[in-house]
Amino acid sequence: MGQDLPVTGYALLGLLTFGDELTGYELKQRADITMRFYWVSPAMSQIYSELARLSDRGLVAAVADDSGTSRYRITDEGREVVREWMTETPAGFPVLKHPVALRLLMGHLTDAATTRAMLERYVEELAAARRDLAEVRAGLVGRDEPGQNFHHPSLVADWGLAYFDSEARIARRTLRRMSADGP
Amino acid sequence: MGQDLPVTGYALLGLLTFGDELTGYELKQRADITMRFYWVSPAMSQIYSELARLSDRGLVAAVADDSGTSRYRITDEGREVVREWMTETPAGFPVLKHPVALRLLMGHLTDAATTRAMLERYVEELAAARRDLAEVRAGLVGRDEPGQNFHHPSLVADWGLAYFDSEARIARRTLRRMSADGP
DNA sequence: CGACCCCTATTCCTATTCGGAATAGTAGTC
DNA sequence: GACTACTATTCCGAATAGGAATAGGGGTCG
Repeated sequence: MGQDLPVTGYALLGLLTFGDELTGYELKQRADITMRFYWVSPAMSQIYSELARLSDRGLVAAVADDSGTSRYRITDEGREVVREWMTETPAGFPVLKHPVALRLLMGHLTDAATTRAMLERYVEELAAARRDLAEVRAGLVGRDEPGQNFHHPSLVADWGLAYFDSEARIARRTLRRMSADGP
Repeated sequence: MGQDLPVTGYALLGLLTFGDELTGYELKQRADITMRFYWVSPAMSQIYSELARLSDRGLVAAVADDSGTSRYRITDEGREVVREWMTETPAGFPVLKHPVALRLLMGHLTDAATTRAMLERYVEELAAARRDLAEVRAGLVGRDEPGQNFHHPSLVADWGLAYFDSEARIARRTLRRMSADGP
């Protein structure tokens, strides 16, 4: 069994497997744009402390440019460690923190109008998130066929789009049920 | 604006608003059984440190029984703080850590059979989680009509069931797409 | 009745995560 | 040259995670 990393370490390695050499700042941006739909984007401090650990273990290599900026690339060992993690350990079940569902649970503490307003707002937020992800998905076109670099990211993006559609349907159904309930 | 609590504090208060007086251990059990489908169940240590904070702020009251065990009940102020949190602050968007999607993203690092096996396992795990939640849902029947105590929990449980169904569909679709792609 | 096992109850421990803010430098625009 | 925004990294304290450790009690079995 390879060495243990927090999952976020594997996630950052994963982002680097697409070939780019990135600064910590760019990694954070990349995570904010693409990964945040299915894995919480790590905090800035975590990115840098994780890069330090990955570098210490030889899983990434830092390359300094002329101005002293460090860019990171994954090493062959890093790639192997991710591959091993994927083949030797179970993925595990998704972990969700759903504040809308949490507040819906406690709906008995407020009037129904407050809860309906929250659901309506959530539907809007879902639409906005879906637009963002659709834009990311559109950026993959042309390199998303099987065997191409972005094939798997396109499967993940399609998953996210379908998830947003499903959530919107469920939220609207819940709104309808609440409206049928009376005031 | 009321005082600030971590969301888990509100979540624990929320569990207590259903009327029971619970020990920390029972709260953890309750969270493990009912809340874990839409909010990660807090760690044991976190339950107790959170209860201490809620107690310090007068949001819960500890009642010791004969054997020295402490049970907690929400206070009127605690109920008011939750109500205010729900009406005065936005819910926010769900936060997801989806290890299956994360590994799917990195599918280019392993053979397709590994990724398909992970998706198949996830479908099984979804079915098991759905069975668990269906059981919780069944336990609400009889007290889940509008105006009744478990109405909102039943809406949340229905949401979770629909979410699991949707995830299973998406996972199966992804499996089909991968099979159509070749070996 | 004692041994054993499991459950209940709470504290303890370390590592990770969070959420940027703070700090510093650079590039582009006006 | 001033200003703004971006890039790059470190810093900080709090929250979360994940139980394990510790201790006590109840139920079952021989």
